[in-house]
Amino acid sequence: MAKPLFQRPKGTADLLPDQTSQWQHVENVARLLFGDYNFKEVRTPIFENFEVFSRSAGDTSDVVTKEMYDFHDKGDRHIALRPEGTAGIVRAYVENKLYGPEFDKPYKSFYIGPMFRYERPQAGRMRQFHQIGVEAFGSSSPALDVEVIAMAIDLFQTLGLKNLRVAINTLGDKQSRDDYRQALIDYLTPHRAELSADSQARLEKNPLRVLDSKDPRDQVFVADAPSILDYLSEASQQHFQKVQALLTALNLDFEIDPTMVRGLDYYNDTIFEVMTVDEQLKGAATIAGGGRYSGLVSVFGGPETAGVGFGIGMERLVSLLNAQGVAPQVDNDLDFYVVNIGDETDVAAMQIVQAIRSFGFVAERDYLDRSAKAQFKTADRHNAKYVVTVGEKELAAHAANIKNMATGEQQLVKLADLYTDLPTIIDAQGDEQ
RNA sequence: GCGGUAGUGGUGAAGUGGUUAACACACUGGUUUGUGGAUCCAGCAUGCGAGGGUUCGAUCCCCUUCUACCGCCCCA
Repeated sequence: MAKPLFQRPKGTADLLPDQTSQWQHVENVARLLFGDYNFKEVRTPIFENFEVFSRSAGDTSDVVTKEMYDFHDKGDRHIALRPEGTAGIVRAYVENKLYGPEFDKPYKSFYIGPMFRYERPQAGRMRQFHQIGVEAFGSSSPALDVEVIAMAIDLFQTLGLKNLRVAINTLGDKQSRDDYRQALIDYLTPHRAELSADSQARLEKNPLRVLDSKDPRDQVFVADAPSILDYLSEASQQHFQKVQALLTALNLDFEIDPTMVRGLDYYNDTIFEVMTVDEQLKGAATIAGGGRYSGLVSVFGGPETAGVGFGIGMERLVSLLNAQGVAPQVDNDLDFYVVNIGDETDVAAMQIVQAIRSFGFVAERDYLDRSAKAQFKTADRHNAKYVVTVGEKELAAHAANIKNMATGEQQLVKLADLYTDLPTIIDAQGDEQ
């Protein structure tokens, strides 16, 4: 028995037809729906200059410090496979001067494609994974936050998902965040020694992350920690209020989670996540996450420009679709199967399948010189509606047998007629039933 | 990066330190010469993730390694 010479790289997957049909379904629905919201697709490179990601995500973020899939190319350029979609889109936005007056504001874009993070694969987590994401630039209106959130929910509902939880929070503007950060440090520092080792480190680098800790030792303190909501500037507070009012006006259910933090450092003001409450998938419960980022465009050298967006994890979304039993049924059925008997009929069989396909039917034939019985079995296994049989006899008569597999009825049809009138012929056969 | 569990044919799997590695599904062929189901018959792993070692002998014991799954961290 031959062993495979190669296996796929760790944390990658081969998507076979059963899966690709599901993925295509999700992608098609997303493209259609985002189109309704007037978002347009943008495709950026799968790899970028390392700094594109390190600058945007934040030097202390896990994504940059330990999950970057990076390397030096033959020109000694430091390259990284994109770990998320926003940075590349922002880079493209600036590089292509999409902030220019000739473009609509907000500039609304979406993307679909692979992302890469170098980490241990586990449930809902791959080294190469895929995201559907959207980004909108040039407006700080809360209405745009809400439109983006609503669009994500709309997509999930259109796909048939249920039992989703939408959590929102605000990180405030720069001033709010700095104030809160200090308050948090003041609050946690006296308890420093009692925190988990991880959180002690977080306290130094990024105290907000402590809020996100699942360690019971930390959660004791998180429960009574000061809330970001009490440190919001007037503007941030109003923004957040407006977001809530608009969500409510759209009848969208949401809850405020003041301890929610995002993994990338560039967020401010509104952030949100869409999670499943499904117990089985709790290791990968978050299927979408996003929010506002106001400083990013200028980090990339563009004008001060507001941005808002989200990313959806394809793998998680598809597995949730399957878990909830709402993944589309794959149709592998054939319309026609062409059975041919004897070497002489090979050419005719080829011409017949091609003719059938030209009418738009799904048609298959045998390529292995198998017996008529075996060919019929295959036709049956694929639920072929009709079987066209050509043997020596039919060939001599310039004809072929068309058998309706449901009724078992069979009729001899001139090839000339089959080539020109196949749909009429089978319609007529249907009428006779 | 750390921890846990596992790795037998196309699939699901049973199994033992010692002649031919169960069983089932799938697949292929046959069951009177060119027609689908069912039945019945036959075929289908010189090999038990890989590499070492122990042993007279290892799929079963030991070591290493790879991979998968799950958890931590973090996230989509």
